[in-house]
Amino acid sequence: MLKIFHLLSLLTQCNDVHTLHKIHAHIVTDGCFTIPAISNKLINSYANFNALPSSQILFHQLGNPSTIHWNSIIKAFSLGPNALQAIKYYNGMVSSHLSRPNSITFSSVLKACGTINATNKCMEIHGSTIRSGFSSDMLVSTNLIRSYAAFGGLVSMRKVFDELTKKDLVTWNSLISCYSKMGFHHDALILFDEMKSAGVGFDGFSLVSLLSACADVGALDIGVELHGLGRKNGFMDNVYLGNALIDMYAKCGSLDKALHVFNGMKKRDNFSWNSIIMGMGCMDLVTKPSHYSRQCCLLE
DNA sequence: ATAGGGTTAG
Repeated sequence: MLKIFHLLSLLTQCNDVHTLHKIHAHIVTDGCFTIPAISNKLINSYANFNALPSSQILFHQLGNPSTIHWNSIIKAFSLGPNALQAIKYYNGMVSSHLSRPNSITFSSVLKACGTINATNKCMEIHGSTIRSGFSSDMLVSTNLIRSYAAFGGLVSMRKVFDELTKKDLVTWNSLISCYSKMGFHHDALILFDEMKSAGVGFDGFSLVSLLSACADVGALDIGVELHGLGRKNGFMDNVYLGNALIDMYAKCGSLDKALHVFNGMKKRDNFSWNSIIMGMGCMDLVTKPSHYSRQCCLLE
C-alpha cells in the first residue's frame, strides 16, 4: 500500500520523459501495472509529455479497461490534431458494454467534437447525456455549450444553457466567452448584467472575456468599468486580465492607458508584448510621427 | 484514481 502511494507521487513529480521511462520499468518489474490507479496515472503521465503512442500502448495492454482508463485515453486525444481518435475510443467504450460513460467521459468526448467540428456526433452525444441522466450536470453542460459554439450552433448552445436548472460561475463564464468568440459581443456584454442579477458573482475569467468583447466593439467606457472591477476585487495580478486590458485600451485608442497597464504588470508573457506592440504599431499608423519619439517609453 | 471556464496577431 505504501509502495503504491510512493509510485503515484513519483509519477506526479516526474518532469522529464526519461525519468518516466525508468519509473515505468520499475512499475512493470514490481508487478504494479495491474493496479488501476498506477496504470491510469502512467497513461496520464505519458499523455502529459505528449507521448500519446505510449499512452495508447499502455491502454491496450489493459485486459479490461475501467472507466477511469477510458476517460484518460479519451481526454488525452480530445484537444489535439487526432481528436477523431478520442471519438473512436468513446465509441469503443460504449460498444464494449463493460464500463459506462460518466460525466468526465462526456466532458472529454464533447471537447473532441468541438476540436474537429463533429457536429452530428455532438448532437448524438447530447442525446446520450440526456438518456443517461446528465441533463443537469454542469460539467457536461459546460462542454455541450462550448462544443455547440465551436461550430456555430447558437440556438442549441443557448438551449442547453437555458434548460440547465442550476447555473454557476463557470457556466455563465463559458456562455459569455462563447458569445464573444462567435462575434456576438453586445450579447456577451448584456449577459454580464444578467449574470450579476443571477447572484453567481464574477471573477477574472469573466472580465477577460468581456474585455475582449469591448475591444472588438470599441466599448471603452465599459472597458474602464471592468478595469475598475478588476482592481476593486484584487484580480490585477492575473496576467490574462492585464493582457486583455492592454488589448482593449489599445484597440479603443487609449494607448497611454494600455502602456500604464503594461508597465504596472508584475509578470508579462508573449500576449502582453504582442498586444502592446500591436497597439503602438496601429497608433503610429494613425499619427504618422516624423521621428521615433516613443521608442523608449516601454521600458522607462 | 480520471474532473469545467479566460487574452493578441497571423
